[in-house]
Amino acid sequence: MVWEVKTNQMPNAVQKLLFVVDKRTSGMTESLELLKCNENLPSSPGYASCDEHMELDDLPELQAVQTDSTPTALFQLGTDISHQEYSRPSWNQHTSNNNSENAYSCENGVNWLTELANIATSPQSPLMQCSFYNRSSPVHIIATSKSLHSYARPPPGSSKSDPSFSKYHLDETPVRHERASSESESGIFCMSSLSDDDDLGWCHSWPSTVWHCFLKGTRLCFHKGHNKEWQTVEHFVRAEGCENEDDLMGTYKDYGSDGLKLISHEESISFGESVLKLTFDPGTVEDGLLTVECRLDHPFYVKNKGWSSFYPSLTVVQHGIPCCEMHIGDMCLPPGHPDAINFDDSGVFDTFKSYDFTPMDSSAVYVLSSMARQRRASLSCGGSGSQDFERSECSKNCVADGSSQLSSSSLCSKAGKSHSSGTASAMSATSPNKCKRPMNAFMLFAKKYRVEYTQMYPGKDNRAISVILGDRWKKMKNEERRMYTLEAKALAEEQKRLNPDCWKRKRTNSGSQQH
DNA sequence: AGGAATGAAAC
DNA sequence: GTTTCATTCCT
Repeated sequence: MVWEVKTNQMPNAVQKLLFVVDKRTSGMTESLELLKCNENLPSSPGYASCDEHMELDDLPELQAVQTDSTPTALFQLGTDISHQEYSRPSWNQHTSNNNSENAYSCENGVNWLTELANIATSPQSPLMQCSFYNRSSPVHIIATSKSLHSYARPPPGSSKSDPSFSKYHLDETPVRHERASSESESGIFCMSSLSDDDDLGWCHSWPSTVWHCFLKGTRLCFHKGHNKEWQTVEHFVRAEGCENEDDLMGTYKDYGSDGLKLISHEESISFGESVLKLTFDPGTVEDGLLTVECRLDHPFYVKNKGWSSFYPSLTVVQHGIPCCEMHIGDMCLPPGHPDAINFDDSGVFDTFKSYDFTPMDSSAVYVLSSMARQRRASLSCGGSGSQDFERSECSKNCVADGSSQLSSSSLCSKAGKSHSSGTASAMSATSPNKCKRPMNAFMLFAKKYRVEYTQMYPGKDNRAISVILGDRWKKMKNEERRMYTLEAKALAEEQKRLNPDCWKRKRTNSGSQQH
């Protein structure tokens, strides 16, 4: 079955969800289910032409929270499980047309921020309304600053604030929107684990920044937090009249109690877009395997790692979630899971300094985060707040498994190294966060496959591997290169935005150079 | 620290 | 047109 999701804001945007149920007749009720989530949205990797719109979206467009009595994102499910969004929230029309006008009509930034904070922290705020898998448990972010991808740095001043969400019922219409962007309705869909007791399945949140929730029956989750805006999440998909909800839920019913173990992944082209096809093992024989298609940048919450994705840089650029790299064997956890605790996030948020967002650049998230940060700071006298954020041992949590992956750990060690020996750098002393050039497409490719090629050609010198990688790169089709090109482009744009001087060449202190 | 690849941006 | 530097890791 195919779920086709259209949004009125973007008539051209079609999100297709394909459920393929492959009931094998091998005696056991083994089933392979494919939840296919494609978003042909301008903001998705397959669409690179929305830059100008995204720039417009740089600025938050928060508005007073309105309790809309009409379902905002309501999907009707027919027998073919095809549904279409038909109601268009007024706030959306508003913001999509007006862009930054409203948000910044207030000359007084402080008032605006105050208002923003009030809105976001109000009882009506979506931030306060999500029903967590385990409401008594805070949402945990495990990754430390060291475990994060170099480009996967959270915004400044975030904190793992954990709003206590109240129960969210499907039958209610509490969906509310603080902000909307016409271009950024890039919901993230993925499989969910469902609990009989909750209307929501999994629900994770990046501190005050991003959450995604899965709704019972639909397994649709929406998560928002577009890279440029750091906005909050406010788009829920509701399923109504889903007659076979029980059927849909059947195989997923028990998923999530212990998490889903990633056992395989592959990339493929679907709907003209690169997608990831992931297979998970829920650990219960009866349930068989769960296969999911998702975007390359889809974040998962992984045991001992926190947010992870196969393309951390893409994830942070697209969705604002700093991630570790995801690997085979990773266990995706539901929130509140016992294994999703006991992490040390100290240092994580310090890295946010590298994002020199101003309050006006950011969203309510920023305000909330700042408030939480201040709160934290006042509580924990702790010591010098200005510790080297690139220091501290890397990957305490992130590289627990022996899968030897590069980016996170090596990046961290490298960062630490470069810091210690950073006197050569012109910016080391004064600007603590030495920015690095973003990787180009080939570099991204090489990084991803170097290990694989090294294993494939044991004994080969790393330089020889580079030659092979270069050779392979040249033989690749444009289509194959595309995802790397897009990612590189996104990284470059983000880097330029955050640190325009990043490409500045160092002055060669030997000789008087340059001619 | 050098080197091996490619590519982007600064010179 | 040339140089630098992104990544990685062995020498």
